[in-house]
Amino acid sequence: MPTIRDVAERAGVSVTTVSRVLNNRGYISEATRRKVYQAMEELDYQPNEVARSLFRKRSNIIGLIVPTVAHPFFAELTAYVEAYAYARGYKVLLCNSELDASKEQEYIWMLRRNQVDGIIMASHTLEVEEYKKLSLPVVTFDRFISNRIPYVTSDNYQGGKMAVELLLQRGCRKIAHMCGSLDLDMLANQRHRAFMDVAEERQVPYFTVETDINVFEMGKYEKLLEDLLTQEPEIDGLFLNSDIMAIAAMKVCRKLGKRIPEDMKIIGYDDVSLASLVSPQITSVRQPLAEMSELSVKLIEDLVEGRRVQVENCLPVELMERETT
Amino acid sequence: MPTIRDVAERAGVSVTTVSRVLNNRGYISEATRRKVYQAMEELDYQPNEVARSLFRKRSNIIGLIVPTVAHPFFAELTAYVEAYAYARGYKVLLCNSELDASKEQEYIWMLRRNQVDGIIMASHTLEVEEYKKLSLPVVTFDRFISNRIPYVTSDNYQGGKMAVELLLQRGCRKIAHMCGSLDLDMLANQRHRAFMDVAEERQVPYFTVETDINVFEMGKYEKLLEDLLTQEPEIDGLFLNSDIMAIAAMKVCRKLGKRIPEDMKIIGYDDVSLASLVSPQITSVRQPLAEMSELSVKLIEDLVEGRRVQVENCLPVELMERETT
DNA sequence: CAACATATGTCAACCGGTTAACATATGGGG
DNA sequence: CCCCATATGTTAACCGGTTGACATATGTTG
Repeated sequence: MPTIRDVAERAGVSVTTVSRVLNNRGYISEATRRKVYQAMEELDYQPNEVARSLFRKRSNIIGLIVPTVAHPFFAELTAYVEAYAYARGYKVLLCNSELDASKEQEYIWMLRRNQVDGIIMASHTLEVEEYKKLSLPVVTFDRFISNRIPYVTSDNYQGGKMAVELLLQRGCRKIAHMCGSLDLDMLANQRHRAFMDVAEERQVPYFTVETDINVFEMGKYEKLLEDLLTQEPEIDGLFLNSDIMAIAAMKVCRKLGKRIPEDMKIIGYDDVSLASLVSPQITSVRQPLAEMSELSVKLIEDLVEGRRVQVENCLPVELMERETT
Repeated sequence: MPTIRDVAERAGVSVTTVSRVLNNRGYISEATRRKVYQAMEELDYQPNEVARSLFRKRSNIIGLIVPTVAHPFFAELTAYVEAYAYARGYKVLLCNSELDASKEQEYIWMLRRNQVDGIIMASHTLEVEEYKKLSLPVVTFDRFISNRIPYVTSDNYQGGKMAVELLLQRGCRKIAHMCGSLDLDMLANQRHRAFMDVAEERQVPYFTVETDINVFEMGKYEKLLEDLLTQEPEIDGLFLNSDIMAIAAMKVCRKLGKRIPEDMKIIGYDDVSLASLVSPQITSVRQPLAEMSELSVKLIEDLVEGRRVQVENCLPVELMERETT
């Protein structure tokens, strides 16, 4: 690999001059600039970003921690984050926590050792305290840590509300909500809050199915739902906390001979592309993932630049009614 | 951020000694080791990996270039690559080429500037020549570049053969294959080779639908398939090059009132988790993604370590028969 | 002609580690 | 008592850029 010294020698100028060209600072004549660029070309030179990062104390790398990129929601999130990061000159170091606290912790340490400029946390397996300790810029996704750590979220309460109201409007008399663990104080729990509020207000009997501490296992979802629907065969409306869960629900209904949407209305969450791919297309509450991702990257950048940022960043959701309601 | 000097001072030893502890080299007494570790703990010290990378000329970062991680196949691939990389002490820098040649090229340059140890290329928008020029370790996914660049693939010919044979065995009389552009010399094209070979051998009429240069657009798939099936209503068997395409096919069939599998047999490819999630569950040719990913990481590692590696790494595929055939 | 903008060079320090070379000290084994 | 393994320190160079301080030279302008 050629170094800046090789370039300087080849172009017949000093190292300082090459650095000046590279960084566009100080006075440089067109002629010299051309000579330098030509030398770089000839040597196929590319500046060593590791050396630059060391000096600048800036790596232009963002660490992204997700539970697993194999999950469609996080895959889409990751794709968006990557796109915006790229557009702003950042690179993305991808970390899948696999919902394993120790892996997540190790990843956090690793990211710090590697001097990433900031971390976008979309996996939350650790105690809130652990996140508070972090000394580098962090933006969380859908979780409040402290009012020193900005977070990006969408209007979960409104999303839950719209979902239940749609179910009721479509005539459901007995409904259920399936969600992740409610022990963790995730913002997504507001969906359940809304679900209960509306159900109670309208005096509609309701059930809650809490999955274990964040599992993404299809089999588990199906089992839980099948148990629920056999025990409570009168349930005619399901609100699921993800589209994947909604697909599980559709499968179970098919198995139990319940027609969708005639016998059972189903509404998912996130509106991943999958939701409109399957048949019937899933009614879902859409989170503005693109905007949320863009905002996360922007927040990291603002933090790095030392700009003041808003702690709460809540974007609106949208109900996408399709064929399952 | 504390430095190694701060640690040395606090522990009352020299920088060299701290470095010795950190890297486990030379003689170190237990007492000193403890003192050093304690100082690190107290200072919350973590070695700066950027500085280390600079000196070692090793970043322990692998660049992964995929068309887009939002596509389930690449999302799963990415998840596996990440897991194996993590297990072996590597980090993953994620790059989505979005099938844009210039973005892919820029990413390659970026990865080089950032001194990644190697690149796993699962996106192939550039000319073969461009890849040959790369001076750093590269492993490609499903594409042959030259016999200096190892590649990981699965038995595409066999996969195509099994797919068509299953269709015929299930009684199809007129079949079609939908695939990406056949102009690029992708190894996946062997599936089409096999498709034609078998169809001709058995004298079954067949059709080919080539999508444009690698699009991942659902709408496009549906349009192409709908056109085909309205023009050739007698087609009763479809072999699709991905499970996403298979889902598009199912949608079109539903629209045209063709029952699956009675009126139309469908077989996808990859066996992403989606394939067994939707209803009816998709019959698909399974690529051993986990093994392929593991192998890719291992190959990069071997190349980095200067070990000899095999150029062709072809793993077996498996037919997963489900409900669409 | 003085003053200043433009253009380039030299030199050295710095970013935060790593390492080789060499010095020094201690304690145990033969 | 000598030799050697063990343990630690000192010093300096190095990885590949960046930057500030300062020197120098040329050309332009009022």
